[in-house]
Amino acid sequence: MRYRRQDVVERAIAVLDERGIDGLTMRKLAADLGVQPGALYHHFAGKDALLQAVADEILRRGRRPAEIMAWDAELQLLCVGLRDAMRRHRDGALLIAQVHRADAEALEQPLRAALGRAGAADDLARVGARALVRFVLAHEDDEAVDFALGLGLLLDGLRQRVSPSA
Amino acid sequence: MRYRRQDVVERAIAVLDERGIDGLTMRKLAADLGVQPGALYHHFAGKDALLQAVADEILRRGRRPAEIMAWDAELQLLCVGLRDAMRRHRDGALLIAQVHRADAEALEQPLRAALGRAGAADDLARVGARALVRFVLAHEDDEAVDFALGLGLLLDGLRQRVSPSA
DNA sequence: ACCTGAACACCGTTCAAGT
DNA sequence: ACCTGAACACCGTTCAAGT
Repeated sequence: MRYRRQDVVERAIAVLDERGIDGLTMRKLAADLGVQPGALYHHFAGKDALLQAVADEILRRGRRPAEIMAWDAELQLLCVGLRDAMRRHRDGALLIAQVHRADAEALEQPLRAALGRAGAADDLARVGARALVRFVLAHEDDEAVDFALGLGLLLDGLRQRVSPSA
Repeated sequence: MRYRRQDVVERAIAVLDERGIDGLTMRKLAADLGVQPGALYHHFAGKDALLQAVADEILRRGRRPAEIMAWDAELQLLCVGLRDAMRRHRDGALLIAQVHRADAEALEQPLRAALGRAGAADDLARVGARALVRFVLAHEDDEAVDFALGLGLLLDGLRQRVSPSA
């Protein structure tokens, strides 16, 4: 049988949901596809590249259209959207965090842009975006109310520095 | 030759610093000690228990005596102390974060206690302590100035909620 | 009590050879 | 182009047997 790259990614997500990130091995995925382990290396350079593609697909599915709103509401919505995308899959945050270590830019860019539009200095926008993304990654398993409270701490800090005269 | 538990832990830290967390395997550690891999299981139930002991030792070495100071300065000092303890070893934050997932209480307790003494409600103390610890774990590799700025965001948020009339 | 020797059940990755 | 078959170089863990 023949498999396209996208088929492999989708099967990998299914395996992830069934077995968790430790159970998502090249060999298990190959067996799941009815193929030899070595065959996967025709579609992906290695396991890292496969996980990157899986993370991209999970995030792509969670993406929402941009809306016009206040910058702090926009940041909150981006964070909640990221959280929701991760929580749709077993060990989602573990996977995204792993991939995020290799490519932080993709996740942080929209938040940094929003902070920039709000008038934050470059340093603040960069550090703030990073702190928000890592907060979301680190608090996947928290209760929604705790997540909102913790996120509020960061957003309050940002509000104080972006518009001190509020 | 005979090894005490503590000898194994210290050798493990040396291996960690040399090879990083992926290079700290039971087999490499055993070879480093001049012993068969199976021998390690007389000292530790498994790799998790070994890593737990390594993390405990790293944190123990970084512990400082308590001082009497303002609650926000105390939080900052605890966070910087944790950061410094981690940064003394290769992949320190990765190791501590891994162990922290199994036992969050040990790391968060001192921060939660400080927030409690400052008058924070239980929920705020719990969520605040957790956010601070995870911030430190997630920002090990950041520049000191970025770390301070990001930490300041959280501390500002906490100040606003702990003593709103400041 | 502590360690050896040897095995068991896994990994990711490579690559000649087939189709 | 895509996959098989088979190997290579690793893992963590277990356990009878030795001392």
